[in-house]
Amino acid sequence: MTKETEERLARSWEIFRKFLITKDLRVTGQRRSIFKAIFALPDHFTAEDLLERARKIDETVSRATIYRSLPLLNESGIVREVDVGHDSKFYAVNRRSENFKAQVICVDCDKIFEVDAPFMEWYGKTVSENLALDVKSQRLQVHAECPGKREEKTCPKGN
Amino acid sequence: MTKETEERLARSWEIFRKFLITKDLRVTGQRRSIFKAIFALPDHFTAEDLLERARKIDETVSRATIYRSLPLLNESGIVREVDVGHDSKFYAVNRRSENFKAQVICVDCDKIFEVDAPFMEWYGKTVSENLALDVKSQRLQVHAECPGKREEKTCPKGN
DNA sequence: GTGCTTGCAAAGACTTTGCAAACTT
DNA sequence: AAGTTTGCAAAGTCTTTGCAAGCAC
Repeated sequence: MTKETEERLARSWEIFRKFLITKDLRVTGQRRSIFKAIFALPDHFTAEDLLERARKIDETVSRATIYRSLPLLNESGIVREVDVGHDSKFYAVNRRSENFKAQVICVDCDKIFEVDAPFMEWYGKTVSENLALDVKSQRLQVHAECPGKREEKTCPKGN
Repeated sequence: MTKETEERLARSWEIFRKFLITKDLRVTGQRRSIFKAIFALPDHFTAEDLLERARKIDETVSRATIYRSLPLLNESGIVREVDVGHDSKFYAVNRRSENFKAQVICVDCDKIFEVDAPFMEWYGKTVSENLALDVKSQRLQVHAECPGKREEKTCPKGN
């Protein structure tokens, strides 16, 4: 683990810890283990992925605690939900100062790629102004197929 | 029911009927009843809504048949899925020659409003060109709150 | 008659929850 | 000590599926 990664992790943990304290919640071992596990996972993961990884760190972590923790991690901004509609929800680490991201979901290999969609900020404003609504969140998803790649099961960004 | 509505319904039914025949599927009473029920429902409905309505037309319609019919109705273009991520899927009648629609989901009352988002066509093309992907579908959803309306539980477009 | 369809109830996938024991503060 | 959190297993929600009887063609 690089020094930068370590520092980022420490900063994130500090954020989550304070979030818990502010909400009068306890800083437990399981919450800490789940937090750590997130940063050892690939970009997008499910509750089940997280359970599996967290148990490698602390075998007492249960599925229930994973499901009880994910809303907290989301609320605190550590992760963000990426709901692609089918099956279970995905989660991703929420990197600070990120532009708005759209998800490109490959119908061949089911992988999720995140691409910048800066115009969504403008779109949010447009909705706010025209409909007099207070925009809370937006999502933009594109389901696409890699032409000619279906047979080989290879994807543009390399599997 | 106006004459135009009746005609539209007849045209849609013809489309669905031909779809079934082409696929070597049977034109059954239940499928017909489910088809009819769709047009007696509000803009957005769930499988359960459809079951309830269809049973008023034909009490032999079962939940299983609803779930087995919805993919056919979607494939044939009669309805389109509107997946808002939480709970169950919604469906909407797919009116011909519609522009691309974004969904504005009110966090106060959970209602779904569809608004034109013509620029999404351009966005799809951009993705196709830049990433060399064949775009199959897109969705754009905005979760928003009506400021000051929370207490009254009233929403911008009435109810 | 052949083969798709149906309703039923059971199974499935994913998530939530009640409870008593264990832990944080 | 007080009040939160935990794991477990059971319950819940939405959807799918196996099966034998029934229907469309």
